[in-house]
Amino acid sequence: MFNSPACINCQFKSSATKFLNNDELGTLERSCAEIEFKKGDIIFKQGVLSSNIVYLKSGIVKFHIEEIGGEKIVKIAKGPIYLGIPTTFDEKYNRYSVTAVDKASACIIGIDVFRQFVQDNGKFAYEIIVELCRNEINLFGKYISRVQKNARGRIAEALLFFSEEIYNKTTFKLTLTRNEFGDYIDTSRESVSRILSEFNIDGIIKIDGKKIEIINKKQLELIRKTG
DNA sequence: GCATTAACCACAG
DNA sequence: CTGTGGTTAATGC
Repeated sequence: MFNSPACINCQFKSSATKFLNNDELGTLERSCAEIEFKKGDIIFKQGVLSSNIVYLKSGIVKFHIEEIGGEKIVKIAKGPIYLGIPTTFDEKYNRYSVTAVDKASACIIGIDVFRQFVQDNGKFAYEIIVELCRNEINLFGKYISRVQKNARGRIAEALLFFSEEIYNKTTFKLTLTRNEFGDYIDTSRESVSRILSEFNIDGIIKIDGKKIEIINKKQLELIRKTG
């Protein structure tokens, strides 16, 4: 399970890590462990002590929060991406969980080393800030769509997101259950089922179990906009 | 009022 | 875990 990674030769270097010099890469290498995750494995959990930054090299993950109203999926993302910056930098306990939705490979980095890079290496820090800014802007968009779009619009948006930003294909196998899909776009699993089969009947998408093919992208974009 | 939307419940593959 | 039907509550003409 554990590998000693060779950070210098890493194919998945983050835009920040590209600015580390060889000394710093050596430091990173000594503090870093690489771990493989299977679908469904928890990468880190809400409520437990956080002492590492996790860098997802490859794979797809969900960020989720357990609330009184149930489970909410706050974000779905694929590597390469940092997973734990907001919940590790200035928080004692994880404020959210991250779970692998598919096979994933991640490096666990000690917070002290990461913090040292941010303090000592301005270019590294700059890239981290850029990533955090992008995330915040994306969340603004998600928030708007959640409060002002109906369920059909949100499902259309999610399908386009999966196709364009996660799988980069028009046909993809969605590893989320219908229930998780509902948790993600803030609706019930029944509504997800119903709307997906409605899109299927209308010839906008083609469903074969977990496999989804986008047939009429234009129509889906229209529903995303007007829904 | 009437239509639309979506949640909740129940039941069946 | 999913899909579908019935029911109900809220919201907007």
